[in-house]
Parts: sequence; structure tokens; C-alpha cells
Amino acid sequence: MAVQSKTKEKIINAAVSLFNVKGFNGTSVREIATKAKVNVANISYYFDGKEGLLENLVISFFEGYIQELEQAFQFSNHESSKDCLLRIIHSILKYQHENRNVSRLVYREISLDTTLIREVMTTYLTKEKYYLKMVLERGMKEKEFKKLQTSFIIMQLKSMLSMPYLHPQYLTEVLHLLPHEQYFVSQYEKELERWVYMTICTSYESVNAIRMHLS
Amino acid sequence: MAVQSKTKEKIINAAVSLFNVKGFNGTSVREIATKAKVNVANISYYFDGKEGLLENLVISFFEGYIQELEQAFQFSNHESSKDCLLRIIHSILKYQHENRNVSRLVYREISLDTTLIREVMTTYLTKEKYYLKMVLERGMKEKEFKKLQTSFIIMQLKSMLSMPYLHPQYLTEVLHLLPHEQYFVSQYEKELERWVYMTICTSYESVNAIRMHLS
Amino acid sequence: MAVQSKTKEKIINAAVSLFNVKGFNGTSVREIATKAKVNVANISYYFDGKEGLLENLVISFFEGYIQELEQAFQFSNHESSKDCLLRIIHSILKYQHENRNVSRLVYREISLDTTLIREVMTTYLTKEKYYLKMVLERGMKEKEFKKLQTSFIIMQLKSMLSMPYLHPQYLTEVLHLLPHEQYFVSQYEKELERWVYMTICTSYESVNAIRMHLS
Amino acid sequence: MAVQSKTKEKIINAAVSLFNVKGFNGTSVREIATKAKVNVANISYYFDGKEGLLENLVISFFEGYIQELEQAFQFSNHESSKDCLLRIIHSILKYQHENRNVSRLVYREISLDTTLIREVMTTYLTKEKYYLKMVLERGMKEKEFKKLQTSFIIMQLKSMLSMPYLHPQYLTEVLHLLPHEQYFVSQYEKELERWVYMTICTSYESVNAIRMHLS
DNA sequence: AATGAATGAGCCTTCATTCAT
DNA sequence: TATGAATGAAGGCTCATTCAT
Repeated sequence: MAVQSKTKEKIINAAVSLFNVKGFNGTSVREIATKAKVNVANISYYFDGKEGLLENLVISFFEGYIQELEQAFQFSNHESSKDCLLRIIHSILKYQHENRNVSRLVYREISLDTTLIREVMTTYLTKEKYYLKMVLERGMKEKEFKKLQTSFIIMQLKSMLSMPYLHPQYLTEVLHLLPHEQYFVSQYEKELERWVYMTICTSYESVNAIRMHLS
Repeated sequence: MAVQSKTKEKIINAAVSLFNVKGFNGTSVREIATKAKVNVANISYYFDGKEGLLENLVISFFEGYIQELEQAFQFSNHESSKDCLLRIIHSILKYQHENRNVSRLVYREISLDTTLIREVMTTYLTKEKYYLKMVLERGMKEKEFKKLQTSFIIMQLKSMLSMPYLHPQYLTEVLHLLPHEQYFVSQYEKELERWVYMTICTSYESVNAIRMHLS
Repeated sequence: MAVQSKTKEKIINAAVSLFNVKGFNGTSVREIATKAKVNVANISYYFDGKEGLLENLVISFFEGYIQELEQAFQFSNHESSKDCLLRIIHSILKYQHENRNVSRLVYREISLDTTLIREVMTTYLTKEKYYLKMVLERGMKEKEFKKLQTSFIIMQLKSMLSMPYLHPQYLTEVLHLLPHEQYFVSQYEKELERWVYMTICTSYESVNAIRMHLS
Repeated sequence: MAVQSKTKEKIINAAVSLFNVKGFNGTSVREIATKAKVNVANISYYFDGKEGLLENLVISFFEGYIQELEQAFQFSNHESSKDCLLRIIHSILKYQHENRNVSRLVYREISLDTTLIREVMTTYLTKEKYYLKMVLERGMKEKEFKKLQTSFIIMQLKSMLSMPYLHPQYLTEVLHLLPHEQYFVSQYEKELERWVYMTICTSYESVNAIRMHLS
């Protein structure tokens, strides 16, 4: 991320924006080079091929993602699990928003069945699952959270976190929302908070929470 | 769907399964033809090219989808909005499960920025939104549902409905769930019901619902 | 030419018009069939393939051409060679005009190097040359015509006869002539007559001819 | 024409010779590449496709053609129109002979109905017509030439100039002439001169000319 | 006599990559 | 570091033809 050749950076930017619109396989290296105003051969030179370029993007995205997650996860013993979970959600939303273009392409390419993806799964996403599970189980143990199947909770959480990046056009053109605006992100975070209070937190607390939330 | 040439059907099946694994752009017509044990030229002959094949898949998927949705939407005046919403969710989950392979590729390809997709948006998904909004607003008017922004509710609902088809590998390999099993679908439907009770229905009812649900 | 199936005729008409615009190799049998509103397979059925269709056109064109030529060539001993030559020219122009679409494509396809063309050369065009040579040599022998190299005369004559069919667009769009109009044909025939008088007929006669012509 | 990559040149040479024998549409890029001992992709690389290759050939042919024509057209006020016209004819014959292979294919392809051809018409051939008309009209004004319709004169001239390239096989195999030999070109030029004297120049002069010519 | 399905061969173009410079 | 030429492989598509009906 630090100091890297202007060329390398230009390629990355061009690639990300093209992959988002036309997908990885639908984009040619020549298009990328043209958009980046760079010679085609540089893509092979710097990234060892088109595949390598994608790998670079995906890996460095997840590297930062996990780092962010780990930071958010560090909680003191006195902190409630709920607060920790909310902080994690906040961090992820923030990270995704800051890297919104890469987020989008990563979430799509991850739906394919390639070697790269399988590797990502077994490293980064397993790690992510580990942290989420930790928080959830701690919360359950301390009766803060309802006794629920963590898998299903994680599934729902993940689906909501990735939604704005998987279907930005749907949000824009059908629901008339503006997923790229900071305002949207804040709103959406509140929705997720509500979801945490309502569906995860133990019922009594949740009822109170609703009152607080609505007041 | 009715009676169609063996060849046409074979092409569709091969295409769906390949598109799922390698994506539309990552799949060649020759691969499809080989897998379908059919001559390549038939793809152009029957679908007017590879693009047309995708279009055919997407459109016939949504045609059935909307039909299912419309059926589920027909509610008597005495029925509660909640029951209607639950029936809609059930129908969608059922339809998606029955067409799970097409569902998967449709949800992925829909994340690209093509003419086809934009057309689908403005016809099928706008229609879908219309129905969902109707139910939600009726429920709100009759105090059955909380006063919430329909856009955000729809967004969450859609994200959860599409999740199992967008990231099946994640479910399988990270969460160790089996999204293709009927059992999973039933379980997941309960989760969505819970989500309806908890986050949409008015709080009093929801509290009762939880009791019922947990009992 | 007599009674033949409607289908066969429709194919021929469509083919001729398409070959003229896009050339033989630039036209597909499917285009022909579509234009003729006939099933593609009929082309193979009736003409034994696309090649056979061309062959049919070329051969039947030249069959009629030679027949016309032979008729025009029959001259009584008392007739002047000049009159015979002029009648031949008239016949050819008439035949070409009546079959103007086929003429055009035949003259173009004849510029290629195929087996069909080579066969046509050695039969029809050699025959044509024979007749022209006969007339010319008779005329020379009788001092009606100047002593000239028949090859070059034939060459010039042929070039002028075929011109309107080889470059109709040039005539239309650059010279603003109307090669398809009967009026043009008459005018052009007069030009050729003038050419006969001026460049072939013995000089004294030619001078008189000019006077007559101009008066 | 100047310095250009070996590959580019090899492609052009191969293309010209193949187009001549089998026509543009009858020749495949692979054939060209094979004959040129070059990779197929280079055709698209250098000429932007097969169509572009033809365009390149046609345009650079006419570019040189017009240049030659313009040079020949520059006449001093003291020079007779006849001499100017003869010089133009000489230049064209020379240019065509020097580029005999391209000439042939250009004259044939020009008989098709494509966008390229229509463009060529309206630029180069209109220009050519302009120059020819200038000379002819000047000659007529000064009573050097007979009062004739320029269109028809141009038509005859053009037909004779292009003949050897449109039907070389006819000349070779039927008339037993050798259009590619320098000797033929000289002979043919004399024929055209004769044509100029006989059919264009005013009669008195023409009679003298014939005497000179025959002596 | 005429058709629609199906084929195998071939079309032109574009691909990602390499390599000498 | 960066380039333009050149490549072999593969891309999607269209071709003329065949065949059972």
C-alpha cells in the first residue's frame, strides 16, 4: 500500500473500476491498460498476469478487512458483548465504505468457484467467522444474547453487510437509495443496530432498546 | 418450460451449471455445447447467441418468480398482513429452491452493469418492490407492523432471501451449512419468520411471538 | 426457362439481386432463402448447392448470349460487314439490357479465377471471339474495315459493351447517367456505332459517316 | 509506401495476390497469414481487420492514382489539349501497370456496393472525372476536340483503361494477349492514342493523324 | 416438393502473454 | 522501468449442407 510505482497504482484503479462494471472475466487487460493509460505489458510485468491482478486486489482487501476486524474485536472484560458486536459492525461498514469499489468486486468474484476464492475462504473468512462466533457465544453465555444458532446469525449478518455492494444498482434504481453516500451508511448502520437489539439481544433488553430507539 | 426440443433443454441445463461455477463470461459456448453433448451452432440457432441464452435464463426465471409472487400476494381482506408477508417469503424461498441453480446465476449476473440487467431491474424488480411495499404499508396502516422505512425493510429482506444463492460456498465451507438441502430451507424460513416477528411486527405482538416461538 | 417451379424461380431472382450487391462470396444461402421466402434446403435441393446456383446463372446467361449472337451473325452475302457488326452490337446490347441483373454479376464473377470461369472462357467466350473475328476479317478483306489487329479491336469492343454492367455505380453516381434506362441504351448504342465508323471503318467512309451522323 | 514494418508489407503482398485470384470475400485471413508467413492476429493488429486491409489497399491505390493524374494534368497554356489528354492516358496506363495487381483487385471490388466503395466514388473518382472533364472541355472550346458529351467519352475511356485489369484471363486465354508484358502496354497505349485521334479530335486532324499513324 | 433441426468446418476477431529493445 | 511488435490459443459466430419427415 505504501510507496509503489505510479504505473502499478494506475493499473489497480483502472482494473477495479472496470471489474465492477463488466466483471473480471468480462474485462480485458487491454481495456485496463487503455483506461490506465499504461502499456499492456505492464500488467504482466507488475502482477504476473491478469489473474495475479485480481489476486492482489482480493488479498489486500481481505488483509485490511481482517486487520480492522481484529482491532474491533479487542474488548475489555467489562465491556458488553453487544457493544463489541456493534463496534465490529461499525468497523466493517466503515472499511467497506472506504473501499467501496473493491468491496463490490470482491463480493461478486467471491461467488465464483475458483482456486483463489477457495483459498480466501479457508483463510480470511474462516478467521472472520471465528471472531464473530466468539462474540456471539460470549454474549449467549452471559445471557446478553438469545440462545440462537450462530451459523444462522452470522449468515444474516453477512448478508446484510454485503447487500449494498452486491446490488448497488438495485438500491439505486429500484429502491432509490444512495449506497455511496455517507448518509446512507449511517442510516444503514442504525438498521443493523436495530437488528442486533431485536433479533439477537435477549427479549427484555430488546423491548427497552426499542423504547430507547424510538424515543 | 412446456414442451421444447431436447437440444434446447440440454443446452439450458449445461449452461446453468457452467455459469454457476465459472460465471457467464468465464464460460465458452464450446464448453456448454460439449457438456450438453450438442453442436455449438445450436446455441446460436436456438438462442441467437450466448447473450441470448443468458437473457432467456434470466427472463424465464423472473417470469416465474413474479408469477409466484403475484399468487402469494392475493390476500383476502380478513387475512393479516403478516400472514401475507410470510406467505410471500415462503413462496419465494420455495421458488428459489426449486430453481436453485438458475437462482444462483441470476443473482450473480444481476450484479453486473449490462443492458439486460437494467431492463430486468425496471420491469421485474420494480414490480416485486411494488408488491412488497403494498403488504408492508397495509400492515403499517393497520398497526400490525411498526412504522419503518419500507426501503430498508425490503433491502434487508432481499439480502436475506438471496444470501444462500450468492454465497453457497461460504455457507458450505465456512459455516458448514447445507443450503441445497430441504432441511436447510425450512430452517432458514423459520429464521426469516423470526425476523418478521422481531423487527417488523409491532413490539407487543413480537414479544408474544417470541414466547410462542421459543416455547 | 420454360415451366419451372415457383420456388426455383424465386431463388434465382433473390440470388441475382443479392449477388449483384454483395458478390457471390459475400452472399449466404440463408440470405438468399430469406429474400426468396423459401426454405434454405431448397437451394441445395434444386441447384445442388450454392456453387451450382451460380453455375446455373452463368451458363444459362451465356447460353442465351451465344444464341443471340449466332442469330445476329447470320448474314447474307450481299450485306456489308459493317451492318453485320452493328447488328451484333445491337443484339448484345439488347440481350444484356434485358438480362441486366445477370449481366452485371456474370461480368464480375468472370473476373475471378475459378474452374467454372475457366470453363466458360473456353466454351462461350472462345465462340464469341470466333464470330467477332469472322466479321472483322471479312470486313478487312473487303476493305470495308481498316487493317487492324482483331484482338485489340475485340478487346475494345468488349470493354465498352461490358462497361455499364461492371461499373453501374460509377455511371450513376459520378457521371450521373442512368444505365438502366432504355434511353441510355439507345444513346450508348449510337456511341458504339460512332466508334465503329471512326475507328474500324476505312477512313474515307468514316469521314462520310461522320457527316451523315452529324447531319 | 515509405518505410513500414516487414510484417505489414508481407501481409499486403499476400493479400493482393490472393484477393486477385479468389476475390476479397473468397479469401480468408488465415490464408493471407499463411501465405505471408505471419501470425493471423497481425492482420487485425495492423489493419484493424480484414475490411481495413482492403480499405488500406484501395485508398492507397487511389491516393497514388490521383497524384499521378494531377501531375499529368498540369499543362502549360501553349500545350494542346490533345497532348495533355495523351499524357494523362500515358500516366494512368503506367501507374496501373506498375501497380497491376492492386489495379486488378481495386477494379473488381469497386463493382460491389459497399460503404467503402461509395466513399471512394465520391472522393477519388469524382476528382478524376473533374480533371478529365477539364481537359475535354478545354479541347472542345478550342475546336481541337469534337463537340461530344463528356460523360460518354469518359465512360469509353475508363472502360478501355480498366479492361486489361478486369479481364486479364480473357485477354490471356481467349485473345492470347499478354497484358502483363510491357510490350502489351505500349501497344495498347497506341490503340488508345488512335482512339483519341479518331473519335475525339476534330475530323480534319484525325484524318491526318491516321495517315501519320499508318505511315 | 418442401421443411426445420442439426452438424462440422470454417469464419474473423480478440485474448493474455512474451520478448527484444 | 516501460514499450510496441508479434504470437498461439481461444473466443463467438456463421457457413453450406444433410437428413428425417
